[in-house]
Amino acid sequence: MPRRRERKREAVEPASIHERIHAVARLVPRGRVSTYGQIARIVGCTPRMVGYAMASLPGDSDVPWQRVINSQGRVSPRGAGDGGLVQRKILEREGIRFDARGRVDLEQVGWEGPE
DNA sequence: CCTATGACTGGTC
DNA sequence: TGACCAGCCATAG
Repeated sequence: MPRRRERKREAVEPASIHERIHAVARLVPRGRVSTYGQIARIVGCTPRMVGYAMASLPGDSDVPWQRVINSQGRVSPRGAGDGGLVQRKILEREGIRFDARGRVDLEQVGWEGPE
């Protein structure tokens, strides 16, 4: 099985890739964080897609977008505004610890997946 | 239909 | 540790 990821959409898939990404993001429990790459693997798309999907989320979404960070364990810098700071703040309130470098310990608070 | 635009990742130097 | 590069794909206008 050469292909590790099926890129082709199957006929019975949910409407959009965004929808699936959002669905997976909703699975991340409070007090834990996931990464774009992790979600991408679960959904079967590229990490970039996950980032774009999150970027298009409305502010009042029910998706815990704040629990999705990059592979370095850092809050990805946004193009505009201070969204990054807000995100970090929310996470800290959920119990996530950031070190002096602004990184979280993925080994400890990283989401293991839906099981 | 075509173009611009985005919250990434892994490898290399 | 940090900077740069190439791959990658859905959405909106």
